[in-house]
Amino acid sequence: MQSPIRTPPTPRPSPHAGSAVGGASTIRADQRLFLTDEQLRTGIELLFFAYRDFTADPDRILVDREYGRAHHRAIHFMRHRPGLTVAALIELLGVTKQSLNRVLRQLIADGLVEQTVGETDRRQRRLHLTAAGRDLELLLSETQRERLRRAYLEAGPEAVAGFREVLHRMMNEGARRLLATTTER
Amino acid sequence: MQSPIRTPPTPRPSPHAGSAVGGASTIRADQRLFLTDEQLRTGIELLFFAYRDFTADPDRILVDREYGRAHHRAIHFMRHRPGLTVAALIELLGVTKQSLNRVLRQLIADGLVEQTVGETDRRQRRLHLTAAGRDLELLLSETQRERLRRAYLEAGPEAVAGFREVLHRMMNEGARRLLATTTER
DNA sequence: TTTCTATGTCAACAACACTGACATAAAATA
DNA sequence: TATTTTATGTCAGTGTTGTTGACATAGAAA
Repeated sequence: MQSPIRTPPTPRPSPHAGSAVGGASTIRADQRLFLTDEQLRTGIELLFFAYRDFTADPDRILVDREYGRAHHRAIHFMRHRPGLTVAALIELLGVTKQSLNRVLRQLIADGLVEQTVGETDRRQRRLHLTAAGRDLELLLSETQRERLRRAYLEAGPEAVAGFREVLHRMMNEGARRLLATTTER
Repeated sequence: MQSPIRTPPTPRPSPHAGSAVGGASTIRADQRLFLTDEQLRTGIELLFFAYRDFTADPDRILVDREYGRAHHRAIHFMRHRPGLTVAALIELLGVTKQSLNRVLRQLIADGLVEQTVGETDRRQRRLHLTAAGRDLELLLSETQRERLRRAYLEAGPEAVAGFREVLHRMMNEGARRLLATTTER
């Protein structure tokens, strides 16, 4: 667990960080400023624009192939959680099995995904990427990693920590749990 | 591609995240750790889950009415940039005029949006929310503001500054320009 | 043996994006 | 003034991705 109150670390050189220098009242004011409706509104818009551009890169690549964003998401999770079950993938993606199935059927038919029967429970189908599947996943995600890498590098480790912190706290409990089970944060 | 190195427990946003205590080599190592492929991957997933939950709140409200996310986006920008032209809204949303038009027609028919003829250029249609339109926008965005407010409050102003910083650097130049013209950051 | 679970599939439908084509009024320009 | 360009609206068709509902099968569990 984490303490809900962050200790203000060294002020990062950021266009948004207000100068915390001044009398006690100034500090008090600064502590509230980041919660104004105006700040929240620009936060909403930052999320909108950043996420849009972030997903646009792989989308462009997928246009040529006959795949879409749903395929990317599916193979993303298969890459990093090899052998996961269909049910687990459905939960991660937050879609119905019918919706996933359409995507999965294509990926299997095209030889990007393989299924193996569960060892203990033979009803389960465990999902794995083939070499071709991994290739495509890498190609797609590299565009996103590159964008993120650049942003991280420019913003610096302090900012990145805050970025992750806020995103983490934005998620629902369910998503946080899902992330925790497959990721050591 | 993927570095086989296991990322040691991520430099978690800890209270001492910024404390530059330690030898020079320690600092050097810390500076790189946040750029590992593993860190980038979890960043991608954080974005996915956070954005999904973030948009789910208004979506739930919209289900009852006969509107969708596209309507929310449109009235969001109309609320904060009253009088903007159709072309400007198209550019902000990044959709075609045909796509926007379908949404806009409904909103106007339902009395949530009004158009006025441009003063200098009478070809333009300037868009405004009616009182009812503002009501709906407030209802929808309040769920998002509330989520963001809580996350901001828990994470603290430093983290929020980093959050905004990284998002800002993730955007394309175009989006950054768009945001700048209508927002004093 | 009966029931539940994990998965797959068909069909229908809705939201939201796209392209392409065409129309109108008003501004801009030759 | 005549012509062209611009801002907007609209029709028609299409694709991706999501939904619900119904039904089937194999295997686990009771």
